Amino acid sequence: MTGSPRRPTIVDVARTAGVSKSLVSAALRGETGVSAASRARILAAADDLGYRSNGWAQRLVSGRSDLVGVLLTDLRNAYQTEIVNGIEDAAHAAGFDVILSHGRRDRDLLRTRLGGLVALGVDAVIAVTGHLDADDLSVVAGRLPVVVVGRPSSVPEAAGWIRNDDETGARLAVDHLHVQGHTRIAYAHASSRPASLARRDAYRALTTAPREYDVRDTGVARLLDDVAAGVVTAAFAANDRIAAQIVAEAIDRGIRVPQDLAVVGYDNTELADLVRPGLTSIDQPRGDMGSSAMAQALALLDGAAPTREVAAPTLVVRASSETPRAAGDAPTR
Amino acid sequence: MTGSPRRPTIVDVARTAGVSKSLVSAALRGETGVSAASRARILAAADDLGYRSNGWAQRLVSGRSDLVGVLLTDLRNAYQTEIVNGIEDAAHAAGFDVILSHGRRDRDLLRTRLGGLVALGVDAVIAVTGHLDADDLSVVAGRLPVVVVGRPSSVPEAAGWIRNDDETGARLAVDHLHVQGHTRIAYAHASSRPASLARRDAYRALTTAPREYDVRDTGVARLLDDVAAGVVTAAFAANDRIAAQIVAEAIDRGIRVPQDLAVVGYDNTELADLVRPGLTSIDQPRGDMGSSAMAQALALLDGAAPTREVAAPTLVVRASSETPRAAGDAPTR
DNA sequence: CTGAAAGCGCTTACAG
DNA sequence: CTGAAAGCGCTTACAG
Repeated sequence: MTGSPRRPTIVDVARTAGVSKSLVSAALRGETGVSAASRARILAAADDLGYRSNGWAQRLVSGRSDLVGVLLTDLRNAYQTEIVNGIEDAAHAAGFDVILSHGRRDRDLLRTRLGGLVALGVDAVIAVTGHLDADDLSVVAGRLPVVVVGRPSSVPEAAGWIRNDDETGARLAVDHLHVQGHTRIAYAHASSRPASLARRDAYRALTTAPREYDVRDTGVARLLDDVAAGVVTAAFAANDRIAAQIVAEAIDRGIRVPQDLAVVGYDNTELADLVRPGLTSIDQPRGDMGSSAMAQALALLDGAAPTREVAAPTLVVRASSETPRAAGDAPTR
Repeated sequence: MTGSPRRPTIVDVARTAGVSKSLVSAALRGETGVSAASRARILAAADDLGYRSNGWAQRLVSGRSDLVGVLLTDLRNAYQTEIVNGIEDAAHAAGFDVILSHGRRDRDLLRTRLGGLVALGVDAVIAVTGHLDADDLSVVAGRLPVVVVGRPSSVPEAAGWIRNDDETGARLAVDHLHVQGHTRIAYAHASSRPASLARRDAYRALTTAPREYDVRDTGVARLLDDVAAGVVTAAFAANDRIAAQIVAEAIDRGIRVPQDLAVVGYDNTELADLVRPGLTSIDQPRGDMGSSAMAQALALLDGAAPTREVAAPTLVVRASSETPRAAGDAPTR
C-alpha cells in the first residue's frame, strides 16, 4: 500500500534528468520552448521514478481547480442521470473534471454537501436540485459561479438557472387526456415544492372540477376509491414514480389501466418503459439541459451575467393513457 | 460573482487580530493552548473578513485529504445507491468526505475516472463496480488503499474486497422455484461477467436441463416462445431489470405471471416493488456492504492487511413467483 | 533554451 | 501562551 518511502517530486525528476525543476515543470506541462533532448530526458526520468504531479500543489499555485461540483438531490433519482451526463460531456470538452455529491433528499444534508464542494475548492457548482433555494445558494453564488437546474422556490440573482416548462408540460398531459375523452381528471403528487405546484396550477386551470391527491399519505387509495366510484377516470401524476405506484395499486385492485383509469406521468424515465402498461409521460430534454448548465457555468467563469433558460417538454404517449381500439384488445406496449 | 478583489488569507486574519499567523492557524484548527482572549479576537477577525481556509494549501502541507473517492459503474444503477449511503455514513463518522465519480458502464471511462480520483488526491478509493479488474486497479492499489465492492474477474492482492455470495443467491432463487413446483427453469442474463457467470453456474448445478437466454439480443422473445411452447415455466434473471423486462414482454404477449411463467430477479431494487406483479428477488445487504467497505478502507489506511468478505444474500418473495392459491385469484402484491 | 528566485496559503516543529 | 522560520510541491515571472 505504501510504495517508495517518499513519493517523488518534481525536484527528484530534475535531479535525475540533470536539469532545473523549472524546466521539468515546463516540460511536464507540455510547454513549447524546451529542447527535444531535455524533454526526452525529463519525461524518461519522470517515468522511471513513477512521478505523478501533486494536484494540491498545482491547484494552490494556479489558483484554479478545473473542477466543477455537481450537487444532486439524491442518487436514486433516474431523472438526473441524463442531466449529469450532459454536464459531464460539456465539462470534459472544456477541460474540466466533474465531482458528484448528493444529499439524500435532505435539505440540511444538501447544504452540508454544498459547503463540502466549496471547501474542496471547485471552480463552479451546478445544483441539480429543487431543494436548495436562494437562501441556501446566495452565499456561494457570491463567491463562485453557481447554476441551478430544476425548480427551487427561489434562485439567487447571481446564479444561472435552467428548468423545464412545467406549465407547458402539465398542459400537454391534460390536453392529451382531454383528447382521449377524459373530463374527470385527477392530479397526484408527493410534494408541494414549486415544480409540483406549477404542474398543479396548470392542471387546475384546465380542469373543471380538479381533484388532488397527496400520495405520501393515503392518496393512492383515495384516488382509486374515486375511480371505483366513477368520479375519476384519468390521473396526471407529478412524476413517473407516482404514476407507477398508481398503476401498480390499480392492478392490485383489478382496476384496468387505461380502460378504467388513464395515467400520465412526468420525466419519461426508464421506469415508464419498464412497467406495464407503459407510462405515457412528459419528457424533458435533460441531456441538453445538462450541457446548457455547464455552458452557463463556463460563461459565468468568464465574467458573463447569469441567464435563465426554460426548456420545452414534450409528450411521449404509451399504453397507460391510450384508449384501446376495441374492448378486449390486449394493451399495446 | 467576484466578491472582494482578493480572498482573505490567514495572514489577513493575523493582521486584523494583531497576532501571528501561526496563532491564527492554531486557533482556527481548534488547538488547545490558545488564550481565550486571542481565540475570540481571531475568530471575530476571521468572521469579519469572511475568511475561508484554502483546502489546497491545507492538503498540500498536511499530506492528506480526508477524502475517499467512490467509483460507480454508472449513475442509474439502483443497486449502488444503498452501498454508497453505507459508505458515506461510515466515512463521515470517521471524518472523511466522499467524492463520487461514475463511468457510464464503460471500462475505459471507468479507468479514466479512477485516474481522475487519484490525481485529485483522494486518500482511498472504493470501486463499486465489477467492470474494473486487477489489471486496472493494481497500479492504484499499490499507491493507496483500494477496496472493491462487487465482483470483477480479478481483484489486486493489495486491495480489499467485498461481494455478495452469488452462488448462494442463485441457489435461493432456484430452490424457491423448485418449491413452487417448477422444473423447467430458465436463466436470463445480459452479460458474461463474473457475477452473472457465478449465478449461472450455481443455476446449472441445480437444474437438470438448463436453458439460458441472453436478453441483449433476442433472448426475451426466445424465452417467451419457449414458455408458449411449454418448455419453460419459470425464469431466474440475473437482476431485477432483466426480470422486469421479461415480465413486461410476457404481459404484452398475454403470458400470465406467475401462472404461466414464474420470475425471480436479483438485487431487490425499488423496481421489484413498483412493477406488477411485484418481483421476487434476491436481496444483498447493501448498506452493510458499503459500511464494511469504508471500514476496510480505514483499516488499510492504518496499515492493516487487506481482507475479503462475502455477504450473505436473502430471498424476498413477491407475487411474480408465488403460485396463486386458486385459479382466478387476483395476484397479490 | 535554461536556471535561480519568489511565492501560492497553509502547518509544523522549535524557540522563547 | 505566542512568534519567527522553514517547508509542503508546484508555477510564475524574470534573467541570462
